[in-house]
Amino acid sequence: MAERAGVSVGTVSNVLNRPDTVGESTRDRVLGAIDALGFVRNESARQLRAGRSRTIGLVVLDIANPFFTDVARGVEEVANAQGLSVILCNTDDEPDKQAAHLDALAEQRVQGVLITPTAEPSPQLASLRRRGVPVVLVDRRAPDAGQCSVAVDDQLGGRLAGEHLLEHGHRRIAFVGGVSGLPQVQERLDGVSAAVRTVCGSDQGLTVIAPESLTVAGGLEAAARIVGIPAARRPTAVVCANDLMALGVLQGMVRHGVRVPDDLAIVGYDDIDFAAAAAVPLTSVRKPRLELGRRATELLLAEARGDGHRHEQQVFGPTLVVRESSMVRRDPTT
Amino acid sequence: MAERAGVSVGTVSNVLNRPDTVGESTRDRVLGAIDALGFVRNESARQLRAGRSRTIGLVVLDIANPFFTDVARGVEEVANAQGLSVILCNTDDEPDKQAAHLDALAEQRVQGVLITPTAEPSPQLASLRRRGVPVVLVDRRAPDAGQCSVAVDDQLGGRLAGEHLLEHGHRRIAFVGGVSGLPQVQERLDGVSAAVRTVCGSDQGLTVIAPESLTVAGGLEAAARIVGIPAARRPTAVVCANDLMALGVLQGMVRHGVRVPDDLAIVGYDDIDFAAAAAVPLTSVRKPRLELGRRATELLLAEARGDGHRHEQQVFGPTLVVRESSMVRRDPTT
DNA sequence: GCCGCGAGATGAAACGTTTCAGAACGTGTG
DNA sequence: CACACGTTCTGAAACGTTTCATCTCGCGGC
Repeated sequence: MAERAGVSVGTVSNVLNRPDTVGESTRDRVLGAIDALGFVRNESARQLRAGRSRTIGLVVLDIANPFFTDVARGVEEVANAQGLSVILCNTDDEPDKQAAHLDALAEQRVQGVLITPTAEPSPQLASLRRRGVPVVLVDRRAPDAGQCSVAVDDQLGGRLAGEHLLEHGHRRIAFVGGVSGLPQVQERLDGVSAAVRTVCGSDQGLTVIAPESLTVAGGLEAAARIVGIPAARRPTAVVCANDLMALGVLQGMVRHGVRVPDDLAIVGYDDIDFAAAAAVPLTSVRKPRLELGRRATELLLAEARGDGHRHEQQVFGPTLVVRESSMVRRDPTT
Repeated sequence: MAERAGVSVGTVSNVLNRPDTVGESTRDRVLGAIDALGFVRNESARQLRAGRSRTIGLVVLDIANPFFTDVARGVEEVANAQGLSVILCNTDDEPDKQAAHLDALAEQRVQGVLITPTAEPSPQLASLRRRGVPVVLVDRRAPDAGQCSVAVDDQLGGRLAGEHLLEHGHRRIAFVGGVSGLPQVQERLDGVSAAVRTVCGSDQGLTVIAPESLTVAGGLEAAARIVGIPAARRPTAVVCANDLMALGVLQGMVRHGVRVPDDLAIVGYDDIDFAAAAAVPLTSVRKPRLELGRRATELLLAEARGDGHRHEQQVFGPTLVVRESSMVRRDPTT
């Protein structure tokens, strides 16, 4: 940098980082030069010297899913407060994209990575951990005690949804979602299944529908299949593995002239903002989305700081938010 | 890096960047060492040496708005194909957040910035341009020929929405959105207004409602205000400045027992996926969201490359997608 | 045997910061 | 006056890469 302030580079650095250690007149002179020249500190050089960057990576399954954008808000809030930037990476649940993003994050020497991993195990992720980069799993329980995770008790969430429908007299229930083999989805199904078995003795009344993707389109696909079931055996209620699919199912039902909730009750999962905004407001299992992001980031930063950090698997409790889409009482015998 | 391959650092660099210039046996030895040691190239050092990073910044008004996540997908697609990473920044339409993000991007020496700026002019943005960083405006027309922009003809979009409603017999129309003073919003209003004036001679029949924010909550607020208007003067149709608000209005109407589209027709803007998925599918003005992101990135990269780049203000044409929320014909005399 | 040539490898400079040992200087103390 | 001390600033090293001029070596041609 042009030392137009007539001062050494070390002093400039001090002005920027430890202003109190430099004399007042020098400081003013340097600050003056800085904005006369439009000087902007070079972050690459800082990072090189420091050995790590001032960024963290956030890797999500689907940036178009409002659940993840809300998590991202929580993450950004905490990270920005510490002067860190967030690099947001979208994988679309494709292992290749995830691998590419993780490689890029490793090269950038991020302070840590928050990730909702794809179903398949990732060598890149393992290698990150091996080289000591903090990794926190988001919306997914850590398989071992060797790392932090922030999740929601999805089994409980599934059970809440199931019990709610059972209490309202439903005895034929469909669970929508599952193909991708994500643990989150499986646990939700387990919860519903447990509830059904408790009340009915068996889970005969539970149908599982696994559309191609966990999106609105997947929900539409599921709706078509449900409508195809003969009325006598058709479920009277569905639990969806996320709200996107629930909205798809809802839309599909409207198209087919099936009334919601009268002919079919629907319960979603995540309680994204659009769930309440749907024209038939959606009953959904709420997860503390912002809080999930915030807490994950706190754990990540604690681990990055290092001082005696102990891994923590935090589990939040979901709550059921009842809205119109499930507000109907049925006679269990029909 | 540990020269366990018994070779100079320059050679390692060549193996990584110009493999053909190095002897086969040496290359194998180096590659072997690389993965024996788990070597990962340090991006900061690369960037420092190169004088710029391999990233671009994308700065959006509201990450929770699916319109922007779709744009982001388009951006990522093009950027990743060139080996560039995207840093996604959310401003919530707050100038301070935007300023902080732009400062961070400048320090990171991004190759360029894609931005949908807040309403107020930003000194940080001006300074970026002054120091030669390419900036492309997204979803907003450049005020002068000095920079690239990728936008949609919002005046036309507004007119399409207005004409559609007028053709269906609506004569009292409300426009929802506006407080933030965003040019995009203003142009949409202008379009609606022009259509109304053409048909009715004046825009007396047009009411403007400006909620606090351009979100679902803002739509709910607008709905409450509309319902408060005495039935004789109440609009029979609304055009919303974006789909988020349209969904809010829809939800508010359902709550108040107002039928859509029978009592109130609704037209949204952006045509986000949720618009079609709403239980009363939303008529909306479609913008080519992915294409907007892609094209903006192409322009940015062309400018960054430099070779005789000429600034370009690209304008896409919007199209009206008619769905149920406006499918009703009214007698203009009532 | 000498020269030139090309392929392949080397070594050092440069990028812009931070850090730290120490220089310079003024001031108070014995 | 000599000395210690504190404050303020300097200078140089170090971070890990890329780049480029240069060196080495083997080989073919004369």
